[in-house]
Amino acid sequence: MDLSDVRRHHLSVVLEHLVRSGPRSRSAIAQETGLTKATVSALITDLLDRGLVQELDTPTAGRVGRPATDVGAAGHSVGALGLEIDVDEVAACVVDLAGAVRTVHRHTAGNRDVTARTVINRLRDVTQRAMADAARMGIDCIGATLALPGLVDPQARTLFVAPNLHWFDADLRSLATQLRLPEHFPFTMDNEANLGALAELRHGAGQQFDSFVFVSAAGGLGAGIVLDGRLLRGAHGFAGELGHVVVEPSGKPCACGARGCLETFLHSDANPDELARHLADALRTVVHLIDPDAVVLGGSLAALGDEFAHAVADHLHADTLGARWHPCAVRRSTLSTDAALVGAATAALDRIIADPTIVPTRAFAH
Amino acid sequence: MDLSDVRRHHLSVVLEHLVRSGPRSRSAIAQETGLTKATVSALITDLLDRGLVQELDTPTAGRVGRPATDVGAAGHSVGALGLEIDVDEVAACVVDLAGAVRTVHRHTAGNRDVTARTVINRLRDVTQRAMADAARMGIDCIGATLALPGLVDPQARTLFVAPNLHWFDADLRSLATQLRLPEHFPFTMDNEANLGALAELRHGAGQQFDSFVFVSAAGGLGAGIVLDGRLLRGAHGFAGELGHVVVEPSGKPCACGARGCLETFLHSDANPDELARHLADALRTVVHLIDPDAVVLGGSLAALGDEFAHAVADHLHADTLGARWHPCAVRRSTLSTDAALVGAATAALDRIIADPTIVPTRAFAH
DNA sequence: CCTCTTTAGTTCGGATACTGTACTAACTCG
DNA sequence: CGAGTTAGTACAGTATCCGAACTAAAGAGG
Repeated sequence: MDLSDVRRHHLSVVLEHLVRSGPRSRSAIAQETGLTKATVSALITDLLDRGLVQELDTPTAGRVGRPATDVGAAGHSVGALGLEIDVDEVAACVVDLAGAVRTVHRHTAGNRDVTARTVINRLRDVTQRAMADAARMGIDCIGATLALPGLVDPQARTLFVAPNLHWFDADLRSLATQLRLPEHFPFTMDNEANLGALAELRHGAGQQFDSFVFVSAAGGLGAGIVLDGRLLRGAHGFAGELGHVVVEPSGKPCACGARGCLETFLHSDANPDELARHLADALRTVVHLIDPDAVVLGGSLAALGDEFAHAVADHLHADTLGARWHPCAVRRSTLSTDAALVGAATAALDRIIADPTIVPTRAFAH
Repeated sequence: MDLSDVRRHHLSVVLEHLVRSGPRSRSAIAQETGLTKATVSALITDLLDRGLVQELDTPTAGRVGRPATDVGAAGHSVGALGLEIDVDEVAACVVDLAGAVRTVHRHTAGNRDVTARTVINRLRDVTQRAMADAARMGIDCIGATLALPGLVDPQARTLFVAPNLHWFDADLRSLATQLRLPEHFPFTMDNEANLGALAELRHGAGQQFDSFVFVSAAGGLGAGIVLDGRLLRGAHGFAGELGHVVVEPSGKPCACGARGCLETFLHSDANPDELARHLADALRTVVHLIDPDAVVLGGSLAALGDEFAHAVADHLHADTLGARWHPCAVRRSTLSTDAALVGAATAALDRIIADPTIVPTRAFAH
């Protein structure tokens, strides 16, 4: 750490503040971040040079004193690609820095019984279309993230297993090229539930809860765990496999080898009441181990309605040790089924927010 | 964050490096931390002024060049108190900054069927004796942490429930006074399993694993979860309640209200083979949710021998999803049963390492 | 319409902490 | 005893932050 790291950190703090809390004046930023007005001015000048923030027409509110000029994250000019491969569709979207989803392209078709090459070609097509849209709208895309329904190693770019996709030990290092992304384009991948949780953190329950578990039922059953505003990925990125928590040791055998995994109770003709009970059993374990503020039900579980959520909450609170003092809230996700897709783009955007200096300055002598 | 925070951070980095990696020369520190020699010299001078490090007699190794003067953490002069209340004993210890346990005092007696006041008086006595020892040895104690067998809120200084101690909703805000600790003495408290995990992180498995789950069987059954070298406490400090993971839904009722909790299978006449199977069932869930590198068996589970650990590992790996790529290691703790006690002192010491500037400078004009 | 007050934002001097280079210190080797 | 090597210090240069003083732009009030 040296002086430039301090600068980097402060740029990140200011940009994050603008992205999360919306446009405001330099003066307000100074107050809210604890930095001085002078420093904030310098930081904003820097961010303006990088095209990450912009001055806005601020309505003169008729208040005493010199009117402020609000600055806001440059939503219109910077964005990221979110990609997704799911059991029955592939999709690509562009989300801008202000958090708006600017374009979505999908190709709905079963991906289970075709070759990986076919699926990748489908993904390439929607990706190309999304990038063309971005170019047309003047959005500078600074990275892409791919959501996958399985165990992923983001570092090695390997998909270990995606049971519902029938993919095993897939080496995805050449994927960026196959998708025809630009050379050296920042490209990462992650588990679909993790990215769904990230979307929830930025655009949903995250506004209310600091620590929560996002349960994603799309094909399989996964969970993304957010603790203190940070995603818990585990030592190897395998965390959150809620579907394979055993709730009935004498139950039906699961594809994973064990018996009575929660996932074996999740099928189209499942009795909601019974599912609520089994889900609550699995969540009770999660609460005992992780102690989150809330559980957010996503995917097809959100569609089961508030009644289902209440049933889960009741079962959950009944026998949970800490429920008397801090009962864990159970909510339905307010995001659409695109949570993972949007979360993927969000993950890519987070890289800029964490370090705005990766975007080059376009200052020129005057 | 400003310039002085940079300084604080670097002081912390250097001190932590010395504590964890042992004494070494300024030059070596510079290389290993990436700081320049000049900066390290300045930082060491500062730490010397605070009495946190000391220059050592370095054996001239007969190597070419000017011989180095090693500096090391001032183990002999700075330390912290670790306190513990358990079902059948209270204890106090002093651990110095170098990690050595300098004194331990215990009072073994059942704490379950006596008043809280009696227990606190017992703890006060061992605390006073430990502090007297510290004074005699010239150790400046900079704080204390208390390990408790139950759900603790460290901020509010409340013990919500300690089932095995029969304590409920105990307000411990006046405890520092009752123990006759000095006025404004930094005093915190935490769950016994969490602190055991901290001890394991600093003095045991932590050297080998970045993320692990420490299973503590002492009275009840708890777990301390370490992820990326940091303790996972949960949103309310309730994380790690491994004892109340349900492994047999139709099993015996547990004090917590549920049936077939892991803890109900842990009694003196338990069949080790059966216990291994149930423990592995619970740990499989932990691995699926948290994805640690290893599980460390502590307390009475460590005493069951390597055979038991192997049995747990075999059961665990059988049906765990990610085991094929990253099997979770199962180890016995190498620490004594004092893990939580030592961990408590370690937690207090960590405060200095995190911010060495809390110790005043004793520089004087010359 | 002019002055006072209020709030926004900039400029500038002072303090601080880091870096890199040049230096001094202390030892071994031949 | 000098050349070579490594440890540690001194010092100038640079970047950043802060605080105070300043300029800018509006409303309030006579």
